[in-house]
Amino acid sequence: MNNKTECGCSSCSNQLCTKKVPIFSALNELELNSMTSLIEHKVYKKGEVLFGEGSHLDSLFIINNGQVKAYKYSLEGKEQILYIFSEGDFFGEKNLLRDQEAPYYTEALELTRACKISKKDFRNLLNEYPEIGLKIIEALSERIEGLENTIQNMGTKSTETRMNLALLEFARKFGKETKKGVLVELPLSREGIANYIGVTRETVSRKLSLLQDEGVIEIIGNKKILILDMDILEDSY
Amino acid sequence: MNNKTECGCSSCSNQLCTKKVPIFSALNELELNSMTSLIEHKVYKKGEVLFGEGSHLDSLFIINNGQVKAYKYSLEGKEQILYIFSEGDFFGEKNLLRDQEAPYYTEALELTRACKISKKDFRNLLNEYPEIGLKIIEALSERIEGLENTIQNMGTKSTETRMNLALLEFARKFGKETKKGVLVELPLSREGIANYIGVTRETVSRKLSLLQDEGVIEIIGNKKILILDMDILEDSY
DNA sequence: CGTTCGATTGATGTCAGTCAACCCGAGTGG
DNA sequence: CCACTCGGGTTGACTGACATCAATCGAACG
Repeated sequence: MNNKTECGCSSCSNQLCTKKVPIFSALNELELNSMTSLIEHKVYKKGEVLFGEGSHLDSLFIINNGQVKAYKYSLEGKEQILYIFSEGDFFGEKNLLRDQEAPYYTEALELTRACKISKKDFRNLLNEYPEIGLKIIEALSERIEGLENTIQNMGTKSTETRMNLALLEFARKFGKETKKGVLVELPLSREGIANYIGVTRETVSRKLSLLQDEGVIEIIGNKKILILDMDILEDSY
Repeated sequence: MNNKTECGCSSCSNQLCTKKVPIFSALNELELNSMTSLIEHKVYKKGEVLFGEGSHLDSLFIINNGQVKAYKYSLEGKEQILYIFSEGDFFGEKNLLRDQEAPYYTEALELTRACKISKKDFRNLLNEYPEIGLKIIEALSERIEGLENTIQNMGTKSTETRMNLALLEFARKFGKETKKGVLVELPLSREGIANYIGVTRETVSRKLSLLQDEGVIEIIGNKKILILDMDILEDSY
């Protein structure tokens, strides 16, 4: 039962990924079950690259549990993180219809279980259940909205503000309420945060120290942050 | 025949917008014609706002000809331009499925003719021709890719480079080949360009002057730029 | 216990923002 | 026809914030 490298337990693997994903919410239990045969389960270790930019992709990925960062490199070698995908998120959708190269790298930030559905199977599914198409349009629209906000933030907000917004995002996604405040398990290193908000790792260090001095957060080692005053972060909107 | 404020000529208005748009390319002539009754034609003067951020939207817009900028304001009042839509582009798609508020302002940059299809009609269309759904997914995927690139540029590239990329984009969309180089009719003022790439208007001025000094471009008044050396701009990728 | 990698802190340089003056062309009104 | 104004554009001086470079720290791990 404790097989960490391969998800052998068919009872869990069958249900989880399809049930967790909004895009399949149009399907009922029976239909979901009929899908399970199409799904290939994969486990990725921390640091493992799922696929690289420019590689040929022939399936849709759905995250069962764990975290994956999607990123690109500029010519000068600077990394820009575009997404932090977690449970229930999907990616690789650009290749569902057209044969295209992957537009970014994806790498597991921790032990991650993912489901893969081949492009061909997925297209059949789309034909059979057109509502899935609508769900995808909806999901893509939401993603677009997030990207539009990111662009606005990068274009008009100060680095302080972007730092705050990143913390806020992590708190929402990965934070746990405690008596003293919201405890956040950071998905990224300082350098990762830097590559996410488009500054250098030193700047991230300095801004975090500043926030600690101001009593807004408490830095606990390198991986955790306790947010004492969420309101101040929320003001960044 | 020369009515500039209202497109009265039904023979052109019927065909154009539906034929120009990739998302309807799945339909044949007959099907396109059956659509025309659903379409409302609108003309917007330069500077006119089609809809504002937060307003209730109940239709999809398709640009027949002209240009429209989509933008948001930050709390401090800074404008961030997200898109410059032109002939054949569509927007307002976020509201097709869910009732949502518009996520940005849209404003005509010049005299613009647009077609509107109501959410309800469009949904019926989607049911009748599911291939349109696939086309939309494709178009949204492309838009996502563009946004991802913009984010990478804003996060990792210098302002010089972003300036070059903006020029390149304008050249591709609005440029005309001439003997001396590519003549670009700028869709935006200096301030507009600034709000597009996330810098100040002074910086845009300086960078353009610099490019002129280097012999890469020739500034012709406020509205036109002649690009003498496309290769240098292309190097910005 | 030592090595290593990430994080922090400090000193310095650089580049874009800010503020301000000025320019220039298009309208406008006398 | 000219003077004036007004809006957008350009240019220059200054400032401040982030990048860069470099040294040090410190926790994790063999």
